[in-house]
Amino acid sequence: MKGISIKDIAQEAGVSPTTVSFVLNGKGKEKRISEQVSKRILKIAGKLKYKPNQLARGLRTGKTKTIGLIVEDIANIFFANVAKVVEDEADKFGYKVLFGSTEDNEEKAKGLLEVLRYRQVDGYIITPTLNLDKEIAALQKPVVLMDRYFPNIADSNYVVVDNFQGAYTAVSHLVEQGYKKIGIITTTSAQIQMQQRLDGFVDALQKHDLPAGKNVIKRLPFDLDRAGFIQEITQYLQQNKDLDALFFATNYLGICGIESIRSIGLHIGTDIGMVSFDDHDIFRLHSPSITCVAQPVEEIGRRLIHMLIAELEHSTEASAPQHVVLSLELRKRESSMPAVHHVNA
Amino acid sequence: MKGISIKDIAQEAGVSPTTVSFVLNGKGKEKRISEQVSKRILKIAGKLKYKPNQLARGLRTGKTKTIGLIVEDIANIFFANVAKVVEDEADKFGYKVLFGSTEDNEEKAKGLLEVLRYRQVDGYIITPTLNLDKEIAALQKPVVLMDRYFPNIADSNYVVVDNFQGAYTAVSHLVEQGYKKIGIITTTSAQIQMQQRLDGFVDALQKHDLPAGKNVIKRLPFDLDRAGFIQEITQYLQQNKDLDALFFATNYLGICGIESIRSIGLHIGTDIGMVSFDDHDIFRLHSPSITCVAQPVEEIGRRLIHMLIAELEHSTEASAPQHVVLSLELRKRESSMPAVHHVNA
DNA sequence: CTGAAAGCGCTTACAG
DNA sequence: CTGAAAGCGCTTACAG
Repeated sequence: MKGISIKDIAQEAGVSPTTVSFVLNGKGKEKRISEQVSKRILKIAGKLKYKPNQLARGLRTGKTKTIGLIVEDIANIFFANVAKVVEDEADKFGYKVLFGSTEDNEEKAKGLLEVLRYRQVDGYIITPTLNLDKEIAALQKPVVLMDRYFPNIADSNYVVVDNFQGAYTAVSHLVEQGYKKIGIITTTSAQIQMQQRLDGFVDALQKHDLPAGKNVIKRLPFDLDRAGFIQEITQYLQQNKDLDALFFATNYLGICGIESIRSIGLHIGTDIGMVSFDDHDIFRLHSPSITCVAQPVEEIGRRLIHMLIAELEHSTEASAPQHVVLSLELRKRESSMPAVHHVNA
Repeated sequence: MKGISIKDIAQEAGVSPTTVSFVLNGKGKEKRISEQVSKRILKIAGKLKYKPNQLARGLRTGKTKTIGLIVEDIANIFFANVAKVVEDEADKFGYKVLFGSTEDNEEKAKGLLEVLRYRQVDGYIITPTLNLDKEIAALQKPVVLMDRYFPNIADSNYVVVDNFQGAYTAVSHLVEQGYKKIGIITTTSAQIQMQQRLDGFVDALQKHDLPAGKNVIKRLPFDLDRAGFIQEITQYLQQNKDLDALFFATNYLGICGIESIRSIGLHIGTDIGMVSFDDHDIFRLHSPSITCVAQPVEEIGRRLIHMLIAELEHSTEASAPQHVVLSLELRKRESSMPAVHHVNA
């Protein structure tokens, strides 16, 4: 059960634990340990398969080489993909990832933060919920926000996408395809990323002199379940038969939207155009395939970890807050092609 | 930066760190600390927002309250869902989860195991790769395997599904629906779960006196990429035009299969029946929807964590190895209905 | 009823 | 060139 420690090596090598520690931490040269002793220690450590106890090291140095990753929902494909990249990249720098899902629930998020804090993680990557700003500010360790941020807090690091541009691009695309009465399905969430998507939608309509009034905007409570979303969207569609296209503010809404549209017998693309924010396997494979503005998942993950590591490795002077805003990519598919009649597989 | 410690509380309360530790660990009564002192300590701890340093505690007690979760791929929806449940359930017992993806690569898996080991995790939930048995046996801590196990190693705990039954059910369903020439698309993986799915397939055909020869079995290298799978499946279909139904041994293969079938202009369900192992959002939403045998994801996650916690909490005597084999549920959808012509949305 | 002391396994300033 | 010692923040056997 008990692992082998630095003492065991010291004993076998006939030197002190200090010397062993120096050699094993690559400070042999610097501390001018003789070649001979160094080699002997390394050999014994290898033979004994010595693995330093990270707990002891962490207690002493204050560094655990662990980062806390807080996402909205690890079972959501977007967050799962980001988590994968974060894990991979963190590994390259010798960091491990402790994760948790908030379900966008403030209390869950606060609990998570507390647990990670007293586990002494070195830094955090956080998808914040509403009203989490104070808790995050109190963290005393490097933090990088993702997916959303607090617009009124100047000094936070974040990696987000250009939600406004994404929505604007999506809606402009629908306009160019000839759709004229475009609605948005979004949530009541007051969070910045949702607000920006709505702004992008409205702005695109106005730029193209299309109606952007109240009745083309449908906000759903974000805590509905799948059936609830489908029901609400279906109802909205039935009450607004003049709509000829819809922009869905999240892929989750888009997926529910597919079911809603289908349930009332409309054909996507021909009867009603559709673009969703955020890609999903379903959108690519669906017949007809669904146009979307896709988030650069790989790059988001990479940027997050690199930004955090940079903070971690030279956190001596507080560097200026880093902001990365990535563009989304329009992926044109059949759901926004009114002219093309789709052949079913 | 420095957190507040037991010493700070001791000082403010005018008692020793020992007393503080006793009280904070709920051993006040047992150690017969006076009510008065206990209350004072608790009040001060609350005021100072004391959080025990888990590193120090772990170093002393040997317990980190952390479990290592090794999956094949956290970005795969099945594993992401299991991870979510594991995280949630672990949390209820005060455990946090450190995770990693193997990509089914032996070397990556070994690296992961090593890292988790020297981070002193209390126990492991592992989706093993091939040849990982020795490393796992050497772990010295409770382990529960998932998704697959080592048939030649008797004393391991695991939670798996009944792969044979699942495949058997899927194929029998196709037979009952009237399909007569059924093929399987699987991988060359030698792992137990894939072997059992193939066995279930063959057995079902034989029971129904249908041909189960070589040419209804297509094994693909499991390290192909998406395009490679699609190409291989397409080719196989073109060379075996007499097939009237396919059983896909994983949802990933099934998804590629949809694209392959579509690419050669066949209609799923009517031209060629289809059932996949393991559900996926795409299968539910696809037109036509895809029949599958679904894994009980929630229950898998719950069982895993409960089995591990049970080992953890009374690991004094080595209890008998626990084996849980869960059944899969046949979800009948349009892809296995030859008679019903599907109306496209 | 309470406390001094040892020890978990490291790292590092200090001394020689 | 090398080592003794302190200390990170806890827990717990032991003593009184």
